[in-house]
Amino acid sequence: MTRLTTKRRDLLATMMKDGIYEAAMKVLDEYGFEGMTMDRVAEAAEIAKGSLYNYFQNKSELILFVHLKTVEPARQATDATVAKAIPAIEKLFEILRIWLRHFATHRAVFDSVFHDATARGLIDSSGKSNQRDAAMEQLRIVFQQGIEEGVFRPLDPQCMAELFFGAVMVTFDQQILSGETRPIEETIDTLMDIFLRGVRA
Amino acid sequence: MTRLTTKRRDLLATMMKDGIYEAAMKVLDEYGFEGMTMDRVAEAAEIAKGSLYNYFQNKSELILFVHLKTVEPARQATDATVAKAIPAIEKLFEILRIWLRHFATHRAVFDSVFHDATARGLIDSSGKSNQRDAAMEQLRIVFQQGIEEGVFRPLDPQCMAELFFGAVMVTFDQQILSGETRPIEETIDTLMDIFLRGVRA
Amino acid sequence: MTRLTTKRRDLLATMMKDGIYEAAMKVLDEYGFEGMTMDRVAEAAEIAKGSLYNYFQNKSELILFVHLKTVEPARQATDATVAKAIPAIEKLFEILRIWLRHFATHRAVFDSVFHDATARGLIDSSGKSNQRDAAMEQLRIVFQQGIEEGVFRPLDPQCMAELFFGAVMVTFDQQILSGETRPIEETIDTLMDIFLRGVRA
Amino acid sequence: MTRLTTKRRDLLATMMKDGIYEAAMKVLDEYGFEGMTMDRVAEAAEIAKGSLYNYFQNKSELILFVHLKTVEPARQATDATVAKAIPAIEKLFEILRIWLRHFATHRAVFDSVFHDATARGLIDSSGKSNQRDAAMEQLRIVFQQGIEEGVFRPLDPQCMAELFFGAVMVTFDQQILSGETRPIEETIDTLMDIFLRGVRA
DNA sequence: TATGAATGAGCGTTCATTCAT
DNA sequence: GATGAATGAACGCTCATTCAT
Repeated sequence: MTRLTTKRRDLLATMMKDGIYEAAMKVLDEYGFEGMTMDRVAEAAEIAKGSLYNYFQNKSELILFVHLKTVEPARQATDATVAKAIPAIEKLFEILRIWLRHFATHRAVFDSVFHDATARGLIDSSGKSNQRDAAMEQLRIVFQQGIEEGVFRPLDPQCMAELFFGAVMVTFDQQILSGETRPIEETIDTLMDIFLRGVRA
Repeated sequence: MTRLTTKRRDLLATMMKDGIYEAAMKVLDEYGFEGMTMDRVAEAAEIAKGSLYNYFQNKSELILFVHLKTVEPARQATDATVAKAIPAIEKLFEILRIWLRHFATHRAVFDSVFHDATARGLIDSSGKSNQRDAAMEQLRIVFQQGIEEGVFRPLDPQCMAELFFGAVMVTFDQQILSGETRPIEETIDTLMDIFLRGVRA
Repeated sequence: MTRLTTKRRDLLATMMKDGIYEAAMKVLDEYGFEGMTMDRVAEAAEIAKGSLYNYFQNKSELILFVHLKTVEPARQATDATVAKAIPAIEKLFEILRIWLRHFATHRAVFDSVFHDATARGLIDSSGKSNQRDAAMEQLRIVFQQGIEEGVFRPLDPQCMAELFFGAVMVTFDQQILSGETRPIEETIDTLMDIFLRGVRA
Repeated sequence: MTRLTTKRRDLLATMMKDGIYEAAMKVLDEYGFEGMTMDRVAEAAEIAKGSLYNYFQNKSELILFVHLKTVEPARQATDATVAKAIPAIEKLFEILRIWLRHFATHRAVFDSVFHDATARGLIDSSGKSNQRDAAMEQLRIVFQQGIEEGVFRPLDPQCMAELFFGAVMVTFDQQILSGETRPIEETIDTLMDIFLRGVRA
C-alpha cells in the first residue's frame, strides 16, 4: 500500500506543481519578474498562498522550478539536435530556430533567466548547473564538431560559443525591445551569414 | 562673498554626491541592483538615510546619477574614438578596449545598465537616451564607415552592431562569471578575429 | 461546506473589522484625526500593522469605513425621521435628539467628519456623497415641509438648513470644549426656541 | 547703548516676524494647513530654514503667531464695534460684515482656526485665550446689551452667541465649499432675518 | 493536506529640529 | 544672527513566510 499511495502522492504533487507552474508563467507574463509575488501566483493557481509552500520550500525554489521547466524543453531539443548525425552548420541553424522560437513564446521567463541579476543569482547559487552554461556547453560541442569536420577554423570553441550565444541574445532582445519583428528565418540567415563569413569584405 | 560661498557649497555638494556615489557602487557590488536600498547606501556612505534626500530627490535620481557617472566616461571615450580619423577596424579595436576596461572596473553597474529590467525601465523612462541605444548607434556609425571604406561587406549596419554588441557583452560576462581573467588584449584579438573573418574555415 | 466556511470567514472578517474599528475610534479619541496612524491603530487593535492591510486596502479605506460605520446610524435614523408622517417641527426635535446623542458618543469622528480638511477631502473624493451634504439635504426637506405646512415662513430652505446645522454644530462643540454638559433636552429646547421664534423681543 | 540697540533689535525681529508671517500666509493659501512645512515657509520668506527658529521656538509658535496676527484685526474691529454707542442689532450687522470680509480674504487661516483639529489643539493648549472664545465673549456682550435694550428676548446670552456664531460659520463655509458667492450683504440680511425673527410663520 | 489570516522586517519618503560654521 | 546640511523618528505600505485550524 505504501508504495502505491506514495506513487499517487507523487503524481498528485507533480500535477499541482504543474498547475502552479502555469500560474507562475501567467503572472510572469503579466507582471514581469519583479511583479511575481507569491500572492499573485497563488491567486492565478487558484489555491491558497500557504499551499504554495507545500510544494516549494520557498520562493526561490518556485522560481528555480519555473526556470527549469521552461528552459528544459529548449535544452532537450538542443541536446537532440546536438546528438544528430548532421553537419555542425546545420545544427547551428536548428539550434537557432529552437532558441528563437522558445524565446519568442516565453519572453518574460527567458528574460529573467538570462538577464535579471536576482534570478541569475538564485540559479547560479542553486546546485543545478546553470542553464546558460548548459547552452554554452552544447554550442561548444557543435563548434568542436565543426572544427573536426574542417568546416570551422581551429579556434577556441569556448570563444566561438560565447560569441555566438551573445550575438543571438542581443539580436533577439533588440528586436523585442524595438517592437520590430523580422521573420525568424531572416534573422537566422543574417546571423549565420555574419557569424560564418565575418563582416570583412 | 555670495559667489564664493555658493561655489564652495556646490563643491561640497558635489563631494557629497561623489561620496554617495561611491557608497552606492559599494552596495551595488555587494548586493546587486535589487539589494541597493536607500538604507544600505546611507549606511555605506556613513550618513543618515534622510541626508540622501538632500542630494537626490528620490531613489530614481540616485540610480540615474550612478548610471550616468559610471557609464558616461565610457560613452565619451567611445564618442571620441568614433570621431577620430582612423579606419573603422581600428576604431572597433579601440572601442573594445574602452568597454572591456570599464566593464571590468564597474561590473555591477554595467550589469544593471544592460541587464536588469527595473534599471533599464528607469533609465529608458528618463529623458536621456538609453545607454545601450547610444552604444548601438555609435557602433552603427563605425560599421557604416567600414562599409564605405570597402573593408566591410555591405550588410545591415544595425545587424552588425547588434551582433558585435552581444558578442562583447556575453564574452565579458562569461569571463567574470567563471572567474577566469584572460588578458584583455587576447580577448579582443579573438573577438575581432572571429567577427571579421567568421568562423568558417 | 464551501458556503458555510465562506459564511464563517465573512463573519470573522466582520468581527476583525469591528475590532479594528474600535481600535481606530480609541486612537481617534486619544490622538485626533492627525494622530491616527496605522501603527497606533494596529497597536490599539493588538494586531500587527501588516494585518490591517488584510482588511483594508489602505488607510483611506479604513478611514472611510470608520466614518461610515459611525455616521451611518445617525443618517439612517434621520432618514427614518424625515420619512415619518409628523409635523416638520416635531421632526426637527427628533433630528436634534438623534444628532446630539450621536455626537456625544463619537465626538472625535464627528469632529473629523465635519471639520478636518483632510478627512473631508477624503470623504468627498470617495464616491459616497458627503455626510454633511446628506444632513443638509435632509434638513432642507424638513424645512420645505414646514413651509408647505404653513408653519415656517417661506424662506430659502437651503439657508434655513445651513443656519440650523451650524447652530447645532457649534452649540454642541462648545459644550464639549467647555466640558460643560447641560442636559440634552434643555439644549434642544433652547435651540429650537431661538430658531423658531428668533431672538427679537 | 544697550537700550538703543535692544530697541533696534526688537524692531528688526518684529520686521522679520512680519516677513515670515507673510510667507506663511502665502504657503497656507497655496498648500493649506497640512502643506505648511517649515521648508516652504522659509523658502517663501527667502530666509534659511534654520533662521525660522531664531524667531519662533518651534512650528507651533509660528502657527500661533500666524493665527493671532490674522485674527487680531478682526478681533479689534469687533471690539471697536462692540464698544460703540449704537444699538445691539446694528452691532450685529457690523460684526457680521467684519467677519465675512475677513473670512473671505484669509480663507485658509480662518479655516484652520475654526476647523483643523491640530490647529485648534495647538491654539487651545496655548495660554492665550482662544480666538473663538474671544469672539463668543464679544457676541455675548452684544446680546446682553440687546436684552437690556429690550430688543432681544431675555434668553441665555451664551446660547444666543453660540447659535449665532455657528450659523455664521456654516453659512459661510457652505458658500465657499459650493463655490457659490452670494453678495455679502444679501447673506447678512438673510442671516439676520432668520436670527431675529425665527423661521416660524 | 489545504487554508488564508497573522506576522514583522523592510521599503522609500517626509519633515521638524539641531548645530557647526 | 544667519545658514542649510545632517539628523532620525515616523509615516504608509509590501510581501515572503508561518501556523493554527
